[in-house]
Amino acid sequence: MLKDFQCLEESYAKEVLRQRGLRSTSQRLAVIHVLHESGRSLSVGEIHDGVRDILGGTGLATIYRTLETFEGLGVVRRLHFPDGESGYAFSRAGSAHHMVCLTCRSVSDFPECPVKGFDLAPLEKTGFQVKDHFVQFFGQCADCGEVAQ
Amino acid sequence: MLKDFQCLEESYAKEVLRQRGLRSTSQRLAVIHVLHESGRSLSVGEIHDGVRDILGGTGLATIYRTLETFEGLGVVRRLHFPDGESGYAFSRAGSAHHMVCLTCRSVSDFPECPVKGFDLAPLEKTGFQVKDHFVQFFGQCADCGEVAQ
DNA sequence: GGCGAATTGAGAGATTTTCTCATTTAAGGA
DNA sequence: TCCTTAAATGAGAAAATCTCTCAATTCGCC
Repeated sequence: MLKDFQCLEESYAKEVLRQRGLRSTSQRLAVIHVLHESGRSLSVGEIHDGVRDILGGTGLATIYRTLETFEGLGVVRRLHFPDGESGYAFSRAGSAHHMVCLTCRSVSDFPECPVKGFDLAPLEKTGFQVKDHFVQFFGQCADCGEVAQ
Repeated sequence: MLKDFQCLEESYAKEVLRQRGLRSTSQRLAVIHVLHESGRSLSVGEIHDGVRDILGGTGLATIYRTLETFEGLGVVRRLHFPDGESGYAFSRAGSAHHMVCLTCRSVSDFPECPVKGFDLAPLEKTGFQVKDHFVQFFGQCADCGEVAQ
C-alpha cells in the first residue's frame, strides 16, 4: 500500500502534473516513489516490479508511458551506461545532470551545470548552434570507492 | 563492391584492429565505410542496409558484433538522442565528443574535451571519483540552421 | 597454398517496446 | 457528495530490437 506520507518528490511530481493539466494517478506517483526510495537509477523492469509491489497488477505499458511523460516534464531522467544499459532516475528540480556510480548505480545530483562554465563560442563559430546537451559523469560514489581496494 | 580506394577512416580502423590482434574483415571495413560516407550517425538498421548494399547478404548479428567491437576500440561511438533513439557514428582519433544536428543527424567532431576545462574538485570533495563521462551537444549544424526560419 | 583460430551467416529465440481498445478513474462542476 | 467526461490504465497481441548457437567461411600467419 502507498503510505499516507508523501515524500517531497511525490509532492513535486504532483505539482508538475497539475500545472500541465495531467492527472496524478496512483501509478504515476508509485513510479516516483519507487525511484526516489531506491536512491539509484532503475531499469524499466525494476520500476515495474517496484510499482507492482505497491499497487499490484500494473501494466508494463503504463510504466513506459509514465516514464515518457515524466521525462518530458523533466521529473525523470534517462541515463545511458557505458555498457549499453539504460536506466531512469528521479531528477530533482534545478539539477541539471547526474553522477552515476558504476558499482551500485546510485545517482547523485549535480547542482550546477558544468557546461555553463564552458565557452561555447568557438564551437558556434563553426555555425553549429548548440541547443541542448547531455552530460553524465560516471565513477564511484564515496561508499563504493572505500570498499574497492 | 568495395572500391579499391580506402578512405582514411578505413585505414585507421584497420590499424587499430591490427594492433589489437583483430582481423580486418570486409564486414568490419564496410561498417566504417558506411558510417564515414554518410557523414552522420546511423541506426543499426541503416548500417545493416548500407553494408548489404556493399557486400550483399550480411547478418544483422555481425553488425551488432562489429559495432560492439569498434565501440570498445573507440573507433565508433554510440549516441543517444533526446527522443530516445540511438545511433552510431565514426569517432575520429583524438576527438572526445560530438555535436549532433537534431535536424539531419550529421555529426561534427568536438576536438577538445570540454570536461578538461571543468573544475571537478568540488564534485570529488563529496567522495565521488569521476572515472568517465559522456558528453554530447545537440543543436543545428550550419546547413540546417540556415534553412530553419 | 595450407593451417588454425577468429569471424560470419542464418535463423531461432529472447527481450524490449509499442499498440489497441475496452474498462477504470481522476478532477471539476452541479 | 455525486455526475460527467476525458484522461489514463490493463492486458495481451504485435512489432521491433537484440542475442545466441553452431556449422561454414575467411583472415593472417607460416
